[in-house]
Amino acid sequence: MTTKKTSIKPALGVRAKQAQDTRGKILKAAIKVFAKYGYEGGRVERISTLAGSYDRMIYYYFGSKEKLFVAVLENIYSQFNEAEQALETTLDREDPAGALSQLADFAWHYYLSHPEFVALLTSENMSKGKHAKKSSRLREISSYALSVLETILQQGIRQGVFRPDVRARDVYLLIASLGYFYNSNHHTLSAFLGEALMDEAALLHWREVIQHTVLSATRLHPVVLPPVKAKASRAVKR
Amino acid sequence: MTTKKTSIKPALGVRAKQAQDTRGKILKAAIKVFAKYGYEGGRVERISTLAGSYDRMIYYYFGSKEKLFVAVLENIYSQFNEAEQALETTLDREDPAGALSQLADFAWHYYLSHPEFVALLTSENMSKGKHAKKSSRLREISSYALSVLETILQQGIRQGVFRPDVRARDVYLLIASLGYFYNSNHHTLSAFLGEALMDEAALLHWREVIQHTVLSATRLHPVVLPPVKAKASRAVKR
Amino acid sequence: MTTKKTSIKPALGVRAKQAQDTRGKILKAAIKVFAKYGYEGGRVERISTLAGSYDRMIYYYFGSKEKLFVAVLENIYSQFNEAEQALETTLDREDPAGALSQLADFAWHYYLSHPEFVALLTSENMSKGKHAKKSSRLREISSYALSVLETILQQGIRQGVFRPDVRARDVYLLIASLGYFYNSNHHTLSAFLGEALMDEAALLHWREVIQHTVLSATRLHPVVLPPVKAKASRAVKR
Amino acid sequence: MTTKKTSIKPALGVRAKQAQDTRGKILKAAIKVFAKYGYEGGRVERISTLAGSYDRMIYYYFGSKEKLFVAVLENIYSQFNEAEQALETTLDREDPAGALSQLADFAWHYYLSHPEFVALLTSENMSKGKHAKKSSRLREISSYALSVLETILQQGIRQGVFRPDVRARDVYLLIASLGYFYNSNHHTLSAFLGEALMDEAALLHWREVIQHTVLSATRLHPVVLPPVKAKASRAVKR
DNA sequence: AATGAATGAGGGTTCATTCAT
DNA sequence: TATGAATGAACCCTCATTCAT
Repeated sequence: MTTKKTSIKPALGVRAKQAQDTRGKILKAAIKVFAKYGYEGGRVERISTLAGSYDRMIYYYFGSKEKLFVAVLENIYSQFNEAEQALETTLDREDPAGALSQLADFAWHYYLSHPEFVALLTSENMSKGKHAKKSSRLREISSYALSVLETILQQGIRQGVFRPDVRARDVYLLIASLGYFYNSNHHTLSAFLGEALMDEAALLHWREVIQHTVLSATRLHPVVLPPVKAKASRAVKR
Repeated sequence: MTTKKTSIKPALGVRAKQAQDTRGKILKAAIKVFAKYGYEGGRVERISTLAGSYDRMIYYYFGSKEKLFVAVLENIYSQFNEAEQALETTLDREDPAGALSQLADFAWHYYLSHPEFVALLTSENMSKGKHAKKSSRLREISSYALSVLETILQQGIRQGVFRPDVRARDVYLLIASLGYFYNSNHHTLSAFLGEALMDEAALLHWREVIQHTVLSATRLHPVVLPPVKAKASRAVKR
Repeated sequence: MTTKKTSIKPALGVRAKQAQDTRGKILKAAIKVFAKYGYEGGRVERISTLAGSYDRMIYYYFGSKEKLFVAVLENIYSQFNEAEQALETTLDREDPAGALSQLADFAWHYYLSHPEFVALLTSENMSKGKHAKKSSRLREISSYALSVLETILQQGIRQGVFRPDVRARDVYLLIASLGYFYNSNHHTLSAFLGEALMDEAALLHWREVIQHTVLSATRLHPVVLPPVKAKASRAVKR
Repeated sequence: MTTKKTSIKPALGVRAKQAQDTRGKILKAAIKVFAKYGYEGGRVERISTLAGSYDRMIYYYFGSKEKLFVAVLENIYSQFNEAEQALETTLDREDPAGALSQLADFAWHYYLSHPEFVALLTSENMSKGKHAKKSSRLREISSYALSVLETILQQGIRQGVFRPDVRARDVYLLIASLGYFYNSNHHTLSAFLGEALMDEAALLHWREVIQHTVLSATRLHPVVLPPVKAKASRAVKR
C-alpha cells in the first residue's frame, strides 16, 4: 500500500550512506517479519513499513519477495556461522568432553536467543527448502561446526573419552535436534504436556538434559554428571 | 475462480450419509493441503477442489478456515493418540528397555510415515499454537504416551535398568526431538550437511542413533555398543 | 481498486439471470474500454466500474485480463460474421457488379459504424495476434464474406462483367484496406493531409472512391461510373 | 529495478559528442521499443536499458515519456519525408503512369521495410493522435508526396493518360491504404484468411495487386498490363 | 553530463467469506 | 444440503518520475 511516512530527511544526508541504511533496514525488518509470520504470511508492506521505507525499495534492492527471503536466509546463516567460528577459539582442546559440552551449550543458547533463526529455518523447511536451493552462497557456507566437532571427537577418541565409532554428523544432528525442537515446537508441546516449557526453570532443566544426553551418547564410559561450568550451571535438581 | 464441476449427483443416496461424506472429504483434503502449504498458504479453494466440493461447503461444515484447521489438528492428534494406544498392548512389560526401545521406534516411524502430522504441527507452531489453544478437545487429548512411558520407566527403575532420576517427560521430549527434527528439517539439513537425509540407508542409520541415544541416556549402566554399522543391521538390539 | 457501488438490488432478483447480466455487462464494458485504450491501456478496474461490477467478477467469469480480451475478440468477430451473413440474403445474384458494390459498401459502413471493431483489431495486431492465436473458436470463424465474394465473382466472370483472373481474396483485401485504413488512421492522416477526414462530406467522398476503385479494379471493361443506389447516393460525384 | 551497468567511461571523449551519442541511442532505442510494444506498453526502463543508458537520461534529454514519443514521431516522419524527396529525383516526368507506378511501389516497399514506421503510426492512432497534435514540427512536415503526386497526375491528365477527375489526395490515400493495411493487419488477416501473408510470394503478389488497382483506378482507358519495371517485376501471373 | 536512491500511485490478481436461492 | 454469484480487502509487483548529488 506504500503509505506515506513523515521521514525526517537528514539535513545533509549522504545518499550513498543512506542507501546502505535502507537496504540494511529492510533486511532487518524482513528478518523480523518473516520470522514472525513465515514466508507466506510475511507481507511485503509490513516489512517496508517496519523498515521505515517503501514497498518499492524492496524491489529496488532485492528484486522480489523471494529474493529478499533468500537474502534473509543467507544473512542469518552467516551470522550463525560467525558465532560458531567465534566459539571455536574458546574451546579447550585438551578437554574434549568439556569442549563437546560447550558446543552443545552454544547451540542450545543460540537457538534460545535467536528465535528468528529457528523460525526462519522452520519456514524455509515448510517451503521444502526452495529458497535455500536458489542460493549458491548458502550452499557454500555449510557447517563450520561440523569440522570443529570432528576435531573434538577425534581428540576425545584418541584420549579414550569417546566411543570410537561416534560420528560428527550424528552428534551434530543430535545436538541440533535437542535444542531446535524444544524451541520450535514449544507451543504445541506446552499444550500437549500441560506445562510451560519456556520458564526459566524449564529451560535450565532442558539444558541439563541436553548435556547429559549428548555426553552419555558419546562417552565410552558411563556418564558421571559433567561439571557444567556455564552460567546456568548446576541449577536444577537431579 | 471458485470451482465449477460437473458433479454427478447420486440419484437418491441418503442425504445424511452424503453429508458425512462431504465433510470427511473436506477434512481429508484439508489435511493434505494444509500439510503441503501450511495454514497461511493453504487455500480454501484448493481444499474444496481436492475434496470435489465447493468453497461454500467448507463454511457450511466448519464455519471458517480457522475452524477447519482446528478440526484438522484435532483429527491428526487423535489419530496419533489412537496409534499410541494401540502400541501399548504390544509392549513387553517385563522388558522395560525393550519397551522403551519400541516406543522410540514407534515415534520415529510415525513421524516418518505421517509427514502431514509433522508438517501440520510445524505450521501450528509457526502460528504460535493459536489454533490449538482454541480447541478444548485438543487439550483433553494430551499425551497418552506419557503415562505409558511413566509405567515403563518405573518398572525399569525398579528392575535397576534405568537411572532412578529419569523423568518420563524428558524421555518423551528426547524421543520426540530426535524423530521430529530429522523429519521436519531435512530440507535445510540436507543442504547444510551436503548429503541426502531421506535415503533409506540414512533413515536406518538415524533410527540406530535414536535407539542408542535414548537408551544410553536412560540406562543406569553403560550401554553396550549395539553393532550399529551395518545399514539395517540387527537393529534394535536390546 | 474495487470501489463500492450503490447497486440497486432487484427486489426479487433472480440470481441466475443477474449472473448472465453481469457477464454480459463486463463483456460490453470490456469492448468499450479495450477499444478506447487498447489492450495494454485497458485497465481492469475501468472495465469493472463501467460494468457496474467488481474487478473480482472479471476473474470469476473470464479468468484473466487476457482471456477477457480473447472473449472480446471472439464476440466482435462473430458479430461481424453475423452481419456478413445477414447481408448475403439481400444481394442481387443477377447483378454481380451491383452485389460487389453492395459488399464494398457493407464493409465500409461496418467499419465506420463499429469503431470498436477497428480499434480492437488494431490493438490485437499491435500484440502480434497473440490473443487471437489462443482462441480456437476464432480460427473457426474465418471469413464468411470470402465465400460470398467468390460466388459473386464467379457469376460476374461468367457474365463477362469481371476480369477472369480476379481473386476473391484479393478483392476482399482491397475492400478491407480501403475501408479499414481510412478509419484506423484518420488521426494521423488528418494532420498529414491538413483536412478533416471524418466530416460527412469527406466520408461520402471516400465511399465513392472505394466504389470506383473496387469496380475499376475488377471490371473487364472500363468503369462507367456505377449508379450507386445506396442511401448516401449521388453525393460528391466529380 | 532501475538498471545498473558497469559502463566503461571513455577516458576523455568529448563531452558534447558523448551527449549527442546518448541522445541518439535513446531515440533509436525508443523507436524500437515503442514500435514493438506501442506507446502504452513501451517501458521507460526498457528503452534506457536498450540504449545502454539510464532512465534518468531520458528525462534529461527529452523531459518525459510523452515528449520522447513525440520526438520519435518527428524522427520517423522526417525520415519518411526524406525518402520521398529522394524518390522524386528518380521519377520520369515524361511517363506519368510509370511515375505513379513507382510511387506506389515506393510506398509499399517503405512500409514493408520499415515496420517500426507502421507500428508507431498505428500506436499513435490508437492514442487518437494526441502526441502528433503536440508537435508543431510534425504539422510542418506534412506530405511531400502529395505535391509530387499532384505534378504527376496533372501531367498525366494533360497527356490523356489519367482520368481528368483524379485527385492527388485520393490517390495518395489509395496507395497508403493498400500498402499500410496489409502490413499493419497481417497478424489477424493471416488467421482470418488462413494463409501466410508475409511469404515472399504473397508479398510479390500483393504488390502486383496494388499496381493494378492504382492504375486501373486512375487511368482513363482500361488498364493494359502496366509494365512494372521494379526488381520484383512481372513475376506473378495476371 | 551522469547516476544511484527515492517516491507514490496504481496494475493485475487472489483471498476468505457471504448472499440468495 | 448444495451451489453459483457476489464482495471487498489486500497482495505482490511495476510504472513513470524526481531527488540529490
